[in-house]
Amino acid sequence: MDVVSPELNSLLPDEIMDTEAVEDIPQSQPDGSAVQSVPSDDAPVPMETDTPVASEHLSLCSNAPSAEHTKALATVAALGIGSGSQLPASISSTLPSLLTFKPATAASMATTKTTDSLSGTSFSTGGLQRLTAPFTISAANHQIILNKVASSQATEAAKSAGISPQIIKQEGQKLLVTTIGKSGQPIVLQLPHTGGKPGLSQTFGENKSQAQQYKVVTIGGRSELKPIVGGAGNQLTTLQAQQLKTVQIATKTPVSSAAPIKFIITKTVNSKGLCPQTSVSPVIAGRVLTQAPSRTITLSEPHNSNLQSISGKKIAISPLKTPSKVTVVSVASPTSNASHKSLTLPVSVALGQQILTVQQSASPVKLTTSHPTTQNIKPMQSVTMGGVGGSQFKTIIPLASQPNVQQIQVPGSRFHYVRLVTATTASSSGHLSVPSTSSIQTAKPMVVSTGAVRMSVPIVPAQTIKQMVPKPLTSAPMMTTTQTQQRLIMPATPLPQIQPNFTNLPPGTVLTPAPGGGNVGYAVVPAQYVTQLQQTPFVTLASSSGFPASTGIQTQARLPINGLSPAETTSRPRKPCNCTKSQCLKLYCDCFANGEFCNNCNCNNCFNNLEHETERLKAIKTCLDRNPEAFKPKIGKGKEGESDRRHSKGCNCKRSGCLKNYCECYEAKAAKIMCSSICKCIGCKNFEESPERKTLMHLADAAEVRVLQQTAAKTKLSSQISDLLMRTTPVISSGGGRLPYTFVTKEVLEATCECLMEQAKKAEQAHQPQVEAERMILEEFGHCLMRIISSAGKAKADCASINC
DNA sequence: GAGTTTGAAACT
DNA sequence: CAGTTTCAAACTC
Repeated sequence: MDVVSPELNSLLPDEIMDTEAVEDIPQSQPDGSAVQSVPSDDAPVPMETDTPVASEHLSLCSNAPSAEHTKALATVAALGIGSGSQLPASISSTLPSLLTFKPATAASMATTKTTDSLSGTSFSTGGLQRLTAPFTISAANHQIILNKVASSQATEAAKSAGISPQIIKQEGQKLLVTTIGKSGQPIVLQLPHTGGKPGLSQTFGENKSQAQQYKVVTIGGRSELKPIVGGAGNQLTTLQAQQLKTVQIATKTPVSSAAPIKFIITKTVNSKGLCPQTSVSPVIAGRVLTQAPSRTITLSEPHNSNLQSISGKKIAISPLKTPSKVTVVSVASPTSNASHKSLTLPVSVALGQQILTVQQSASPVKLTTSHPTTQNIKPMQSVTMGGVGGSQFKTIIPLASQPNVQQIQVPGSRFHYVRLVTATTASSSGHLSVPSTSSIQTAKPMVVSTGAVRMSVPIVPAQTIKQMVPKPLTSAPMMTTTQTQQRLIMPATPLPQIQPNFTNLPPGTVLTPAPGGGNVGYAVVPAQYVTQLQQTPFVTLASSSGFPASTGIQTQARLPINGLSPAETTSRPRKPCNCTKSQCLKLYCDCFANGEFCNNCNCNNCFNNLEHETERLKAIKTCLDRNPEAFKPKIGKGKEGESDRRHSKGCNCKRSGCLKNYCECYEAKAAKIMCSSICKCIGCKNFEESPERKTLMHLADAAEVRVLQQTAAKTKLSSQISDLLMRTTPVISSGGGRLPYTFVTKEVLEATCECLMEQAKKAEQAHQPQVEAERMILEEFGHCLMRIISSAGKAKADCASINC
């Protein structure tokens, strides 16, 4: 994985080509539906031709993950989708931080139009205009080169929409699209416009004058995908949730320096290539669509007049074992806004079957989403949003077989944001060619964020998730298009009861009518919960009676997904809580603190569920009132010269020496970061030069090494045993004779031991020295072996003669 | 598994 | 903001 410095990026043309990431990617197979297990040339698998096992080795060889396969796999994971010849338009999106729920977002739900050419892509920009931006897809190198948006067309489209045209600045956005996967699976990146006409929507957002710069990280396609959506041949693919992993690193969190400075030797760890002076992070955003080779990629690039400026920044990518090469290019932005000093840089990188999303996030980044209803666009998207400060390991959960959920990832947030999208009912291409004007009217956006708000923009498919259908509000929270029948969970108008919480809405993110919500019309639902709803067929959503299934929902929420559900397992195997007195509505409860419903927990009198959404909301509000940062990640980036990660508040340990899990800094979930100057701990030993810490780390490393070695040994042993069995069994069954070692039966062993013991006795009786005794025993052992081998050979010969 | 220790969260 | 209490996780036996 390479990191391209901002300096280099500044030299790159607008059409950035990432050749490195794709140089070793084979051409896509025409039939991408099947798993292309291409044996790697550089990794030949030895074949044993003398045994029938050979064929099996062949099979194994064919199944061995090649680099390309791995990349494709990872790509799929990253996209949460799959593509193939019959999977024309999978969608996954990593809409990082650009996806800011600005007021403009309210009008940014775009209908994306696709064509059937590799160039001339139709843009639906922020629902305000549809731009046709020329871009080319290089099938040879698996790259998509995006040209600047045709401003004239954009203007026209905007005018036709009755909206003031907004032209994307040339320098404001740079897009790099690279496929890791096969060339036949181009990627479409959608650059949402976070800007918008101020008067068109509510003004929740800020930083309107900021420009954004988009960088797109290579995302490949994969052929090993299961179709999910049958409409118009579009098929989503299931992703192996367990293999998804998103990592956010180098998050910068404002840290108070008011605490007394402790003279703790803390070694600065800044190996992530972050430029200290760089206070503005590039934002990578994009909706990635994988499509069939011959299909046109539709780029929906929401127009953003408020693009946040992003200065060049190196993207630090976790050095995970990555079989695939991924190049991350950061683009320096000439239009960077100096005032905007935060940086969010989420990158989804495909690593084998893992998705590594590297995010650098700092300050809140507005997010605008557009909602493409293109035929070729899969309704399921994984969205990564850069945003609120704080680093957090996040996982993009593939919503297996659920095409109508878009996942949004918000850097800095530990919560999953899920957008529910309508299952495309009218999936024919003709219907999907919705004029921009129409798209603006129909695909109405939702403004869900204010300031540092991180909020998903859930669109609920009417037919699929009845429970999620919001109660109609006066200001038309429900938007129905003739094509998709989208319904918005979030009302366009603020909900007095909960709207203030949006800015720090912790737990979950999908607002859904609360069954027991009383006057609170919406419930904050953990994204994984929604995912669970989606994934559980037994949740009958066909009912049109509103929310009869509240009990059912809760039942589902109680299902043992903790560590069992693929998505859940992938994202975060959380331990069940054991709360007894807090009702799981205080931050004592890890589930609550992490914005999750209790699920399969051992808690008593739990209110952290949908049935008690009113209380839950109230508790959330209380927590936020007490501490607006309550639900934000605690691990953020330290100040310059300090460690990349540190606890936002610092610990207060007194007796543990900060070397036990009591310490939030040291605690495992805090990745064992060191204490920093803001900690108030006493007797801290959790600093770089601490011998105790080193010892612990060494022990931990040693333990890890031992585990790895044991695992490897076991694997090897198992392999050898199975190999022996494979070798032996056929021989025996064939009657051709038994290999010598097969004659070492228990009886033979006992006899051998007796012989050795006898020899030892002889030596002892003869008063031979120990050395001589050992020699005699070994000699006898050699004789025993010879006899065994001889017997085996004789038996084999006899058997062979009999067979003859 | 029960009891103890610990430190964050909550409370005053 | 500081001191105290509550709480649940971490830890020990």
